Amino acid sequence: MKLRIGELARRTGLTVRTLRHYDEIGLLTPGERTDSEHRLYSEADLRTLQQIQSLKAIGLPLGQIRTVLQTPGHDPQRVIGEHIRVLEEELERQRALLERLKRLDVRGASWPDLLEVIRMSEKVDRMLETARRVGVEPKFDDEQKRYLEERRVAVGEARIKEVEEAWPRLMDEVLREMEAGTSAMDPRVLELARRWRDLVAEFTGGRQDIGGALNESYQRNMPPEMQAMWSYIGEAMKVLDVPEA
Amino acid sequence: MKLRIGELARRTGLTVRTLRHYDEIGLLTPGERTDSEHRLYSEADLRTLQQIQSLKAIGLPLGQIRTVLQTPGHDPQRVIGEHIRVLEEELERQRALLERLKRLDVRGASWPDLLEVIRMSEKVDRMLETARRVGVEPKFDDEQKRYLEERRVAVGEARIKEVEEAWPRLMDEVLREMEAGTSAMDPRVLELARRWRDLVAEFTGGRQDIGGALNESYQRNMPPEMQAMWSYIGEAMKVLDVPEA
DNA sequence: CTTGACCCTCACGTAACGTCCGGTTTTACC
DNA sequence: GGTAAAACCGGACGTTACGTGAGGGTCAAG
Repeated sequence: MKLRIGELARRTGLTVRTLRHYDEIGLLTPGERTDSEHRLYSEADLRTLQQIQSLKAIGLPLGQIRTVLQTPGHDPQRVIGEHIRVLEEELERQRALLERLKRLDVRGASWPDLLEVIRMSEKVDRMLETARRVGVEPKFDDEQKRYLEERRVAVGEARIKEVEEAWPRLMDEVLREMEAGTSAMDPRVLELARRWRDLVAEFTGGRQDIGGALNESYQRNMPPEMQAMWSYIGEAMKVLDVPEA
Repeated sequence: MKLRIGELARRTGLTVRTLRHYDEIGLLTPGERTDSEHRLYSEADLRTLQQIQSLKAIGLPLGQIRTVLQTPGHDPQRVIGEHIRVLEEELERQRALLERLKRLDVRGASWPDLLEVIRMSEKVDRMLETARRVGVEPKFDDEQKRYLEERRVAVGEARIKEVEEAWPRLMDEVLREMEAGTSAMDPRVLELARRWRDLVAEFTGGRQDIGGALNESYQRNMPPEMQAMWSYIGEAMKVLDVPEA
């Protein structure tokens, strides 16, 4: 009941080249050869190969498959669990990248513009990441916390997500104007300031004390690049308060 | 203002090796060399490199970056859009794989068991995939459709997702018992049949006519492997109806 | 004139094979 | 028994984006 390589390939759906590869890397070496060096696989080899296919199907790299099949002391839970964690991390990276890509405002942009947009987007991401790492959690008192919680419920999850996604988008645009050297008094920047103000208002519910706490905590811990943006848009917002000055 | 390779590396955060690599593949070739063949990069090269970094940051492969930077006729929208689609597909594959992995009932399984579980899981996935492709959509009449829609609302999205995830899990187990040759009358299989019945009931709301239509459409179009499972669990469900026979 | 920092060109390794090549061996048919 | 097709063999390059040496020039400072 010995199988030649072509027959084994047909039975498993793999290619002959793949089987030779598995032999090369020591993953599945046929115990026997004919006098003319043709590989002869046993039924046991077939079973082993099916196990290999199973493990490959869950994305385990061949090296690890070899290890787990050849050293008996491996705990399935641990191996699978570890693998799941690896995949989850990978997935999260992919997801974040895709989200940033979708956020890009590509409509009608030329290549040079587009490249600028991408750079800004990365910068914003790095800034937000730094902010998260350093921790800019504002200190609200209990009453303020209750109030914010009520607002979350009132506004609804869907809108909250929308707002959270709108933030980096807006910051992209602000950063772009800033780096382009546009004056904070420019109508375009004023429009951005208006959107900025509205987003903040939507979060704070218009309460000045909460906005103040927010502002202060950010100012204290924020990375320098973010500070520059903060004061830039702050300039513009000041002008908003005196509409026809 | 010519930069040597090390200086350029420092300014961009890339490694010297990377820059040499970009030269090798023709992505960024310095226009000049010293008499001793040392690379000399211009300011324009620096800018190009920054563009390369931008495009690399959104995950574009180097080959494509070269193409878009060297042939002027490329529309950003199309390139980015295409890239997004590629990433989405990739993400979906990863997500599906991870979901299947998490679905596996690994608790306390030995390696041989585990490999069986994985095989069943793949089989179920293939069956469901085939079913989707062939299209097993049952033909409900308008009244039945309205009824099902009402039930969806009544039951709630969260529970619906739970049920949808529970299905393949249950099928894994059924298939395993079946392939292990367990009798359909075995208590373990009866328990599975109970769960099966309950899941169906949760979908149909207990209405016999809907269950019948469902059953019939599946029986007609289902892949043969699935038919076997269907009649296997059907056997067990018959026994459920006569509790103390 | 030497030392250290910087630069150069090979060239192998990575993951999992696909593809092509030139050369045997087996199998089927006459 | 001869021949031709089918199957098999090992070798080697290609894929992606570099990391990591090996072995050897170049250049400024001391």
